[in-house]
Amino acid sequence: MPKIVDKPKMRAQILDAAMLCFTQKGYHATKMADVARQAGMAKGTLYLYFTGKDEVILTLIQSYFGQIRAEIESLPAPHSLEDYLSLLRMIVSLEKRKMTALIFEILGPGFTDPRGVQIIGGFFDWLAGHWAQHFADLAASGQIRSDNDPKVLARAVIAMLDGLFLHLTVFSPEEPLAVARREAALTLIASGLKG
Amino acid sequence: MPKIVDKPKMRAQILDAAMLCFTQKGYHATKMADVARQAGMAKGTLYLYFTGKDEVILTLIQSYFGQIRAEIESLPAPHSLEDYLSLLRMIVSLEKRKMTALIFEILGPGFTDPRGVQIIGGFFDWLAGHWAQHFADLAASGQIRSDNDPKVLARAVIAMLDGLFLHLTVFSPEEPLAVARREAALTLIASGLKG
DNA sequence: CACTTAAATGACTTGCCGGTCAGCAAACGG
DNA sequence: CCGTTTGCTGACCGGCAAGTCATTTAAGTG
Repeated sequence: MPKIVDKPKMRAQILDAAMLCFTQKGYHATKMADVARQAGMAKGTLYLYFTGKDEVILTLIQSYFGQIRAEIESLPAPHSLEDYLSLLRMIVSLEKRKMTALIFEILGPGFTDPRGVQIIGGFFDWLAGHWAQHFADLAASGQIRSDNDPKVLARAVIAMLDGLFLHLTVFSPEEPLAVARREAALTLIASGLKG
Repeated sequence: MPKIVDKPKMRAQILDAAMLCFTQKGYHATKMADVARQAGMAKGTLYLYFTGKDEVILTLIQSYFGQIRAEIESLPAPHSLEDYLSLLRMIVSLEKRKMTALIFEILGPGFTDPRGVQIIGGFFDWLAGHWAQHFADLAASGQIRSDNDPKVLARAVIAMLDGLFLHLTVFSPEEPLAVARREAALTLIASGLKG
């Protein structure tokens, strides 16, 4: 009888458009009209698939962190410090910078919805536990220091990596300089882990 | 003849009120009416001392970073790695957390005025140069590794410290846990610097 | 092809907030 | 105590953007 559309596909299309807009201009600066134009539809249509701007961004970060988590989970556990470092290098791939700025906007006080912080905080909690396991294993085989609680150590490394992300993103240095800074930070972390 | 007021004092009063509001609720979420109420005056009065909300926040971060810079500049140059570490510990005093969240809002894409990023970026540039000098001296006396460009090393340490700030601020753990994480990060940095 | 009904549209409504300004208050001098 | 000048006030304005909904479009069906 009537017209029928693929709802999940429409949602995905809208999410893609929103991701593009948000990473380019930020969450607050992006208007729903921008997202609509980018997705090739009218503003009202967005509200047939999402209850509002909130749901769009929350869905986006949920799926983004879900993906990262799945990626990291699928990697084999590192058997040496070198293994772990190359894993880190992969994670700090410079490609992800765009999303990073958006995440800082969401973590900032301007984004009042606590669900955003919860999603991101939950990811970091999980990652800390995941890496703590790695650190415990590496410490047991004498590859890294064992004078620290692995969970606290993991948290420290995560926080430091995040700072690296932030600075690479916000002060966006040219490629060679960015690589040099990233390598310096990773070297520092590696030596730090060895103890 | 006419009424005369102490303009600098009024500006300071407004800045104090604004700082309180911004650090509590963030820049975007703070209305000029909030600042006025906090400062105990009418909204219109604010515009007799500042051209707008922009000037208020820019003045605030300028003076904030100016203060930090003066503080750091006044400290004696560290003569050992331990000296440097206690200096770091002082800087990462947990008191400063409130302002940190605000800074991330300003660095995020939601705050479009480039002057904010410029002020903060300028501060980090200066700090990198300042610490690079320290690192060069410590490397010369064999206290830390000398296989890295001191400036790049300084940048890495700054970025990592910033990440530490971010995580301590946003995910605000309880005091003892926060201290443990801070100490773990500093230990990591110390070992990393030794090489 | 006509008819039904889901889907799409975009002008409109609504609320918000930065910024303004006409009127009022207060301080000082003569 | 009045006149003058500066300072203060808060109701109002204008623009902006999220979200709505009456109307239009178009896909599927007999």
